[in-house]
Amino acid sequence: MNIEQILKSLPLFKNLPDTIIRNLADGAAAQKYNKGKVLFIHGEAARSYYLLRSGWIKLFRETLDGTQAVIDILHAGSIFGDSALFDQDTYPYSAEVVEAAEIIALPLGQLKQAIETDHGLALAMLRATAEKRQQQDSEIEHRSVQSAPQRIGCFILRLVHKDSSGPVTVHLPYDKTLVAARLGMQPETFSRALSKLRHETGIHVRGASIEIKSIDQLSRYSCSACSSSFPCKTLHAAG
Amino acid sequence: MNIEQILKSLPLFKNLPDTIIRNLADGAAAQKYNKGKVLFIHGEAARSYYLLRSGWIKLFRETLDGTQAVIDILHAGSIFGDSALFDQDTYPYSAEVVEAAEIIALPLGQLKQAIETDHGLALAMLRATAEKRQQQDSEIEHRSVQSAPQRIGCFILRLVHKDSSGPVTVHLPYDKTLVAARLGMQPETFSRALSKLRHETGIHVRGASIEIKSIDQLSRYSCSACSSSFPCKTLHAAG
DNA sequence: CGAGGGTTTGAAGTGCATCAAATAGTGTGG
DNA sequence: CCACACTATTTGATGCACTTCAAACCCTCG
Repeated sequence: MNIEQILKSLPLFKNLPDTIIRNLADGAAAQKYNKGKVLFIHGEAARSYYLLRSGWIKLFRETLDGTQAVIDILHAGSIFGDSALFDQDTYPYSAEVVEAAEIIALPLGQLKQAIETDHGLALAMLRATAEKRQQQDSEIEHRSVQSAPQRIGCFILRLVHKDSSGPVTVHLPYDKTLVAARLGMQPETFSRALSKLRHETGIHVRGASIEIKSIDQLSRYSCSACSSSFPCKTLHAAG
Repeated sequence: MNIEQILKSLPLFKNLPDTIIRNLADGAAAQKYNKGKVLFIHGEAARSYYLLRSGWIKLFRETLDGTQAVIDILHAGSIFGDSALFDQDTYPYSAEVVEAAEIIALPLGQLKQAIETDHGLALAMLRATAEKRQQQDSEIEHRSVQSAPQRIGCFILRLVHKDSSGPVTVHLPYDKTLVAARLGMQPETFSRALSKLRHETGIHVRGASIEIKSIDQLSRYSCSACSSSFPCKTLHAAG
């Protein structure tokens, strides 16, 4: 699949005229990176935005003393770095590969131009941005009102497909340490909180795989401290 | 000043053709509300968005057990409730008047239509939304890495005009209890944290007015746990 | 098998929340 | 102008959740 086709398959770029797609793809470069690769850092001048084809990317900010605040962990299909368009062309966060990844780098300039040219694209971007804003509202709420075990339960629930109801098994998408960071807690806290969650909700944990006997029980425990009830929309995506 | 003129004076609606402004203003209603008035609640079907002319509005979410998570406190010039456009036409948070306010209610339908019609407006909305997203990123970071005294210091710094450097006096814009909620802490914690901040940074507090002897000292203390240094962009605005 | 990272467990500390109560401030009617 | 009522703010005492530091365990992979 060539880059134009890939772009066309994205919800954001769906229905765009071919001429614009072609222009967006001009100068694009696909590349593979190993774990640990830092794609860009917070504050750096931005020339590209990125499309993640496979692997996992961590978006984060770092304070002077080295403490990281993880903003999001992205999976295949995510676009990131495009926020730089609205921040004086500097990246508002850093991005690091946490699981070997295939990434397509695209020139920001063309995207900017395309948004200014194509009304449909501007609307699609607006919709996508607004959606992420609301996910962030939820994120802020989660972090301020949920306990560590509840946050983990909420995270697990979001790994379950919407419509399932009986017993399900899900797999943590990446390291527990990373999940912990994603949820804003220490690995030790994660470990202890997960075992508390186990006792409270009867889930069964074996390594990265988690068996949920009763989704209802899990969501009753996890979502009681949240304004939105179970099919919670906060997902994993950023840009 | 009539409503069309007011709309035109907003950055968001600046440069819009008169016909669209006229249409946006059609059906608008200005009204005054006292403290405690709830304008809408989270999940409610949305018909209007709002423009705050004076007073203060609290945006928040509430869990089943009544715990509130304050998302933002808005001041004159803020637009809110427009997020409903992208959330199946329901409000993603509740809004309550916390300081007697003059508010203009505008029909959401016309806004939606105007965004779909006018490319410039779509771009302006996109820009505004993206900006708020980044403020939220900062907000998430603040909440996860700053201590209570630091968060207060950061809040105070954002009340100072950018260019001032010498000793300044600022005034808390609303109740300390509300500031505490805005910063995600209890009133008691706020009180103690403020007095700690006083000892650490030499600021002088008298009621709602705060005298800062050295902005440098305050920002060194407050921003050390933050990725963005002093002139921190996180402001008070939402939509 | 052994090295090294991920994960768990233990012990102790810190920060914020909670409950309770005192104090300061503000607006009211007399 | 004062006393009262009510709310905002502060202070004290205590508890809980999460962190930190340390060490053990476990799993994978060369």
